[in-house]
Amino acid sequence: MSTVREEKKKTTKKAILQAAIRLFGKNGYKNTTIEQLAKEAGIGKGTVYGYFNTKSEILYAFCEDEMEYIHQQLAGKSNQDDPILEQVLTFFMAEFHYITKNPGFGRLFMQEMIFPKPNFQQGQQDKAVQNYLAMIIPIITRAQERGELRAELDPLDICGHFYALYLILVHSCYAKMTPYDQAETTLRRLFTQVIEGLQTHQTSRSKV
Amino acid sequence: MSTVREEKKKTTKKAILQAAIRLFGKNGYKNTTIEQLAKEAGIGKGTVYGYFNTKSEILYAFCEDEMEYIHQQLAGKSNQDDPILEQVLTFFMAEFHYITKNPGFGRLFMQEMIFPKPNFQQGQQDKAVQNYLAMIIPIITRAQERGELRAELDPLDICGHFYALYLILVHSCYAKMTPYDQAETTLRRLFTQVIEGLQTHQTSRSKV
DNA sequence: AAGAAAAAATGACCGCGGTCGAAATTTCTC
DNA sequence: GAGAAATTTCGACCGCGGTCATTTTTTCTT
Repeated sequence: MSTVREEKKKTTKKAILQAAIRLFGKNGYKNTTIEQLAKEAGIGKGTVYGYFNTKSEILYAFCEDEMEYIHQQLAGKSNQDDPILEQVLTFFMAEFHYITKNPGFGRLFMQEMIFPKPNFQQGQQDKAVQNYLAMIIPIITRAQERGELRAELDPLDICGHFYALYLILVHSCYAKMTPYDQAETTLRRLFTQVIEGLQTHQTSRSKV
Repeated sequence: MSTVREEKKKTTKKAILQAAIRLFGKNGYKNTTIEQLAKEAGIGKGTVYGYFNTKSEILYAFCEDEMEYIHQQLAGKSNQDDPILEQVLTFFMAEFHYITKNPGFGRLFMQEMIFPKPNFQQGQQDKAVQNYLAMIIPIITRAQERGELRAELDPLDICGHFYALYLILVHSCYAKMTPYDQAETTLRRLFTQVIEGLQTHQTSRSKV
């Protein structure tokens, strides 16, 4: 039983996230204080910490919601039988555009996402990863069935390869080594390379 | 002229870094305050900010020194004509072990390194990257000359592929998806895959 | 329904990263 | 070498993230 308490908890958590969406969106992450957040959510400052352990955890939850939205938007669009290259490119470029739209924001998100604090909400983290994989793994296995990708490889590994290159792209943009308008070109080149392989071999190359 | 002032500046900067080495090393990054650092360096708190813009910038400079040391140690050891796989594996695993020795530490370093603040000391950042590339690029070009890697690819791209996978490894360890004792196995597998390529093809594979 | 126990909310408080204007030091000018 | 100008040092101060003892609310017990 004791459903009253649980209801309230859910409501409060939602209220905090709603406040985050409004305030982070309007003033940015840095310029929003926990106290403002609490006020906007109609609770006391200390109460916030009953729902999130750190400020960045709130950001994380916030971004996760946004991400899910991005993914949902994308779900319909991609053509299931496009070459694997085009499909993963579309997927990661959508994310790239979102992440880099507000750079300071994206930076913090990536920092928390890629190198999370050890005591991070285990559930949260996993949920995000699951969401991710649910989108990308089917694309990969389908390509394997089609004979486009090596069937003996673990789809998770393949996913890792693409994700790794996506990370490098974001990194090199943040480090100003790649201008934003060349992001897609660069990612396409790297994806092509990983698909074809780095080693020399005799099979005919598609081009160049 | 005005050499007195410049001398002093250099001395002070060194003093701060020395203090950082001692205090970060002994008490960790989080438990060391700027005030302690300043006291240890024999200067006032505010003065520190004449040399570094943020605390994490000090960490970065500190780690850079450590990194250089690691790389120097490594420089002699690797056999120039080992297969490319073995050479890059040795290189990145050395770094991996250093980074993960003190997890909280390594996390912050990676966060700053991979997703730097936009106003970051441009010189510092570049210097670190240069250092990096100076180590790894020769290994790659040699492998290209030997005919082990495709010569038409930009060595920087190839470097990016390996680095990307290294990043993913660190990530998946921090996210507790890969146990530390399987790190090397995992990295070897991923490196092998990127070298061979993800696509299906007819050339004989080395194994499996 | 009353009182005990458990859980959650609260805001005063703390510690530290970073700022700033005043003071000290160095350099420049004549 | 005296005084002006420029640069550097400094620590009191500010703001915010996060903690904690206390109070309030909810649930359990009989």
